[in-house]
Amino acid sequence: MNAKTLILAILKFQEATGYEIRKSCTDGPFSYFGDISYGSIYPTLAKLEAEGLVVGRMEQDAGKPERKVFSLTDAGEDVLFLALQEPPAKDKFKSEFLLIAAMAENNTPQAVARAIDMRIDHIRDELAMIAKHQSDCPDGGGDWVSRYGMHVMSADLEYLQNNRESLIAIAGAGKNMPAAAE
Amino acid sequence: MNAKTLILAILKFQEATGYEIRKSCTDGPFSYFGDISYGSIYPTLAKLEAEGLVVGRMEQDAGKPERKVFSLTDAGEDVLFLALQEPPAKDKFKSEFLLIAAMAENNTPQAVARAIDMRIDHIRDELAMIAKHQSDCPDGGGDWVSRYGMHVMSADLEYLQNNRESLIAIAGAGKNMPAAAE
DNA sequence: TAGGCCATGTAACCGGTTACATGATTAG
DNA sequence: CTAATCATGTAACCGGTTACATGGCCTA
Repeated sequence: MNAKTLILAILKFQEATGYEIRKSCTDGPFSYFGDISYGSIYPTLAKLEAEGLVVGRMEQDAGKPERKVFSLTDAGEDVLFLALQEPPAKDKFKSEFLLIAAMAENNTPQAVARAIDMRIDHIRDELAMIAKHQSDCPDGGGDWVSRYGMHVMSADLEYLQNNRESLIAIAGAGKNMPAAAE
Repeated sequence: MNAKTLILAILKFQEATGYEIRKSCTDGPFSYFGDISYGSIYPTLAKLEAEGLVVGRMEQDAGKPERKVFSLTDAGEDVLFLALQEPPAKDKFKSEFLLIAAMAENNTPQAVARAIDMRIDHIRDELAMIAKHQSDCPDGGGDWVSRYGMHVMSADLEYLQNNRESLIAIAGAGKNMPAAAE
C-alpha cells in the first residue's frame, strides 16, 4: 500500500491533519493497511494537494498550533475508487516472534518467555483497540472488518495462552547454547 | 527483520545457495519472517562471508550451473543466537484486502468478490504449504509454529467463508459509485 | 522452440525512515 | 519543572527492489 492511496483512504473516512494521519496509521485502526511516518506524509500531502486530489484548510484555535486540515476532493475520490478496484497485493505478515518461536531450542527460556508475553500483550491491546473503534462503524465494511479482526485475533490469543508453557519448555533444549545473558 | 539475521537463521536450518535462500523466503516457510530478493541476498551473503559468519563452498554438478553453497560458521551461530535474544519487533500485518473490505460500500461487488476470493485462495495455499512442511519438523519450535499457523489460519478461513456473501452485499451500497469497470 | 527453472550477480533507483529543527500548551 | 501531546516540515540516508546481463538445462 503506497502512501498516496493510504492517505486518500484515511481522508475518505474523515478529514485530518498530517499529524492525525500519522497517528491513525501508527496506533489507530488504519495501522492494518500500511505504515507511514512524517517524512512521507507531509511531502505526499503536498503532492496530493498540487494534483488537486486533496484540499488543505488552515485552522487556528487560540493557544494551539496552527493546523492544516486536509479533505478529499471529488477528483481524489475518483482516484481512490479506481485504486480500490485493482486486485489487492498479497497480505503481508512478518513476525520476528515467529522466528524466535521456530528457533526456541536455540534460545534461553527467559528470552522466549518475554517474546511470547510481548505478543500476548500486543494482541490484547489490538483487541481492545478494535473494540474501542467498533462503535465508530456499527455496520458496513468497517463493522465487517472489526468482526473479522476480533475473530482471528481471539483464535490467535487462545493458542498463545494455551501453548505458552510448551514453547518455553522447548527453549534451552539445543546444544551450543550461549550463557544466559541478563 | 533485517536481511543479515534472516539469512543467518535460514542457514542455521540448512545450508543453501543464494537462489535457494530467496525461494524459501519468498514462497517457502521462511516467508513469515521477512522478505528479501536477489538484490539484497547476494551482497549480504558476500558481506557475511567477509565477516566470517558464513562460509561458501563451490559445487559443480555436470550439466548444472556452478553453485555456491553457504553454511553457518560458529561465529555466525553466536551472532544469530545473540540477535534472537533481543526483544522482537512488533509483528507486522499489512493488508490491502482489509482496506478494500473496510471500504466495500465504495466499491463494485465484482472487485470485492475478487478480493475476498483471492484472499481465500491465498490462505488455502498457505495452509497447504504449512501442512507440507510440517513433516520436516515433527517437534520443537518448528512444530509449535506450524500448529500455531494452522490454528490461526483455520479461524481466518472460516470467517472468510462464512461471511463472504455479507461482504459482497455491502459493496455498491455507497453513493457516487463509479461506473463498473471491466 | 518457447518458457520455466536453476544460478549468480550488479547498478540504478526509490519509497520511506530517522533525526532534526521549532515552538506552544497542558498534565503530572 | 519535566514530559507528553499537538503540530509542521526538511534533509540525509539507507535498505531493499527492479530490472538487467548471462547462460545452460529441461519440459511441454
